[in-house]
Amino acid sequence: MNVLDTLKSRGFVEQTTHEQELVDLLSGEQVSCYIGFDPTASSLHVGSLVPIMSLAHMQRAGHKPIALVGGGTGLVGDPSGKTEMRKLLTLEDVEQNARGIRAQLARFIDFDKGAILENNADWLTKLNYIEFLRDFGRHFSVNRMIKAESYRMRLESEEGLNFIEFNYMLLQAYDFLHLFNEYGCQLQMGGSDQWGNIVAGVELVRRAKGGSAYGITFPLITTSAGIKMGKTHKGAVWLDPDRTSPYEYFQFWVNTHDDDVPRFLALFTFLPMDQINVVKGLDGVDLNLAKTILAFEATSLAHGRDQAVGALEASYNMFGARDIPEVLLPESTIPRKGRVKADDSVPTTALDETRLAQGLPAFELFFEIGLCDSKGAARRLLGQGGGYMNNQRIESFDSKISMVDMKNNEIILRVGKKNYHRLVVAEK
RNA sequence: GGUGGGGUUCCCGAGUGGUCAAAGGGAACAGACUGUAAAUCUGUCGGCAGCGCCUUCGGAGGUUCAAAUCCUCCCCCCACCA
Repeated sequence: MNVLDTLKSRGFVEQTTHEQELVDLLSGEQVSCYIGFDPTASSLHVGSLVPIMSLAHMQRAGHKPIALVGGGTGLVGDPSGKTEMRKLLTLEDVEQNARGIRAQLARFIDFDKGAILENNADWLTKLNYIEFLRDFGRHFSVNRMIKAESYRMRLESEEGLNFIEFNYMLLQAYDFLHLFNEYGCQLQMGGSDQWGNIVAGVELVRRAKGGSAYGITFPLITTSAGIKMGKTHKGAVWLDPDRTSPYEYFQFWVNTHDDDVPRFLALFTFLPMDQINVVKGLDGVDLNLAKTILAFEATSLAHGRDQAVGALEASYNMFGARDIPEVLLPESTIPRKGRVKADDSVPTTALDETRLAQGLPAFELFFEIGLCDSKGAARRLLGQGGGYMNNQRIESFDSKISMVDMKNNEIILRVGKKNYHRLVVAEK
């Protein structure tokens, strides 16, 4: 099976250039392909998972993935899909962020087996303006550029578009050309908002070098609720375990909308499609089991299997354990027995025994451990009956919580139905 | 550079001297219903151990008993013109 077919069947492909040629190319020998990643943070988040997974599929199919950190383009700012200009990064930021990004990508693609990480700051910052204009500027038609969706949006917006951003397309096209020259890279992939930029690169390679180059875009992954995927009330869901713990990461996936489960299994796990298709017929509690597998697989990929098992068992501990039938997505290595483990991967705070002995008003405690944003918010929450201790509703906002409430050396606090926090006594 | 229009609480967006912590919508959170789902209904949604106080309406000053609202200067954005 051709990788393109694999990607298509899993829902990765929105659009391609030169489809038939591309199929032929990918069916033949090893192809280098690249995707750009924004170094706007030291961690990637689940929003980048589609590109990451597609690179992983490429490598599994024997091709050569190149992850391009946009250190140079990050200095400029991509207007695509944004309604306002983004803040510019410094070179130091970018370099630091690139290190974090590489470490995360390494869980999905193998840099020891041919995958490559590049930073376009290495060549873009060396460009000479006049030479660049003369050699490459002439290949770009402004008439065409302003018709690109990505620019048109901004041209029509209140904010407008400034020249630095207008140049973005040329720089990204130049990246493609550079990678074509360096590695014979013939394929760029990216989000659908990158279509214009990708096509520009494809055309530049063709015009400047007479080479054959191709592009694939991914659909924008939204949840069935219609919002961009990967956001929670706490903000982005990060791949960095220090920002989003494996437990929280696991929980994020467990909370997938019903209608998204098969689609997300296809995109975010490597489980075979024939097994995933079975999930389409499930609903209710059975579907929740599939969500558990989705969460387990996704967490395994991002954080390793041990972490995934820990998150799974901690979740069982909080929400109740269930056995998962062997026939459901049999390829998954999820433990099928619903074991429970009192695991510290649930967010935990250690408090001094003396303080706990005196007893702390519930609303202060909820604020202190971060379950609420302010004491006022905690009062409101508790007043509305949204706070629980050891699974019992806390009736009054200033109920004292103290050592007496310890069960098995811990107190479990909860906000709403699923936001747990564990309290233990600090070790001396 | 000129002229005009703007910058409001997470976002959009009302508000042109007191009744404004600021309409409305969205997002978000909680409750009920559930399957750790969705939809729906209800409540909450600046900070404070709350019927009071404090901090918010681009920034700094000023007028006034009283300013998001008026005046001055500054910063930023947009449109048209050059």
